Amino acid sequence: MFEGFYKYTEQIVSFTEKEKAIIEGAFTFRQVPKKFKLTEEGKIARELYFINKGLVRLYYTKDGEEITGFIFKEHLFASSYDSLLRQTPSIQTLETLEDCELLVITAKALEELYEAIPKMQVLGRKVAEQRFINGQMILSSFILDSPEERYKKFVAQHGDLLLRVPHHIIASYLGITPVSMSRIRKRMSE
Amino acid sequence: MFEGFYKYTEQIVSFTEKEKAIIEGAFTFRQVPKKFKLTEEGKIARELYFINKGLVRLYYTKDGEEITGFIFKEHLFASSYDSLLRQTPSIQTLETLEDCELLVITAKALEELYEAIPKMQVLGRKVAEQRFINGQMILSSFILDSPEERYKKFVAQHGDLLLRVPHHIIASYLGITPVSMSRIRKRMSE
DNA sequence: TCATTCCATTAACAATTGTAAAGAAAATGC
DNA sequence: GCATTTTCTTTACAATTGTTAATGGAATGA
Repeated sequence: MFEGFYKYTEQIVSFTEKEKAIIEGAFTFRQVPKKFKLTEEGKIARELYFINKGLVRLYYTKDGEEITGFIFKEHLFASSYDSLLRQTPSIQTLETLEDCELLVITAKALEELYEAIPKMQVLGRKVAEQRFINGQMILSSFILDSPEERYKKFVAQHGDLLLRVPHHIIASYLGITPVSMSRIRKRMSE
Repeated sequence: MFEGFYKYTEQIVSFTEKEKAIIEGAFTFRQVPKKFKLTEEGKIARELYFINKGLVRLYYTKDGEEITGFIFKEHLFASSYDSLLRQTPSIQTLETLEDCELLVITAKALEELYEAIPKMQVLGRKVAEQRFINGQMILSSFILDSPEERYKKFVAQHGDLLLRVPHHIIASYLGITPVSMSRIRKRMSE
């Protein structure tokens, strides 16, 4: 249950058996079906999710359209992060793309974990930094790359998601319409 | 010299006179002319800058073109943040847009300040959060808004910069060409 | 197993932005 | 004060993407 979690955190900090016991007590295991909203727009995010299995996406809505901001794979922490940080209503929705197996912790329990285990501060900071860096990479790609270049990079880094995620969701994540993405794919296969 | 700094930090934490003395000893005051590169692409960012006066921009280069990622005004902390966090070579350049008056602290001195004054952890975390949130706002605008909408929002939030920053730099920050921005400005004034 | 829904591609036309160049005004530097 | 450089707008044409609709195949659910 915590194998994936420790495989990930071991790269950052090592926990003793005692610390692991405390950590495991702070999380709950949850199986969630696809298309389930973990955090809704307009509501405050109160939980953080470690993905053992499945996919989760973060999206915005505008004029009735859903526009994907991020897709979280296994072994990532998923959340509507700014809402979690500030405890303000989220402008995003966090929703499962597949049936998921998650390790869930509340914001409150996380604070208590920070108090109880100082090493958690390091892990928390690393997770936050990674989150910032992910956002910077996406933003710089929007700034620097054409839609076709964004698609190419996506394929290079997350090609497996083409098989798991509907293309219209990937298109919205790349900032283009499904029609445009289809044209790009056709151009690239010629 | 530190008035602006404390005006900003007082919203987050209050420092005692003793703490202020330590803080002031960790920073240096620097006057920097416009078009000066504070951090260069390919180099590691080793300093953080509080802007007392002036403007600083963060930009990327691609195919010989400079594309602006952020513009820092007075009373903000400027840096090539991911390079500073990870101590890896930056993919961005940090450069002054006007003659500036900066309070400068090195990454090393900042770490020491964190050790010496626990309240600095809170400030540091808040600054990091604000940085993440800024990035999210820009990214979500790229995702959700057309170039015209981005221009409108920019004017609403930073209209003063239209007088201080060359329009071609603002255009690149908004992800469009100067010609397109000129067309948008014309359309909006009709 | 079949009806319904969802997904992906394609076509036609519209809209917006990019590119290149020109010209005028403002800013800069000697 | 003047020459040079930079900035900004405009124009003409090109390119890419958006929009709408249609079609066929895959997935889903009863």
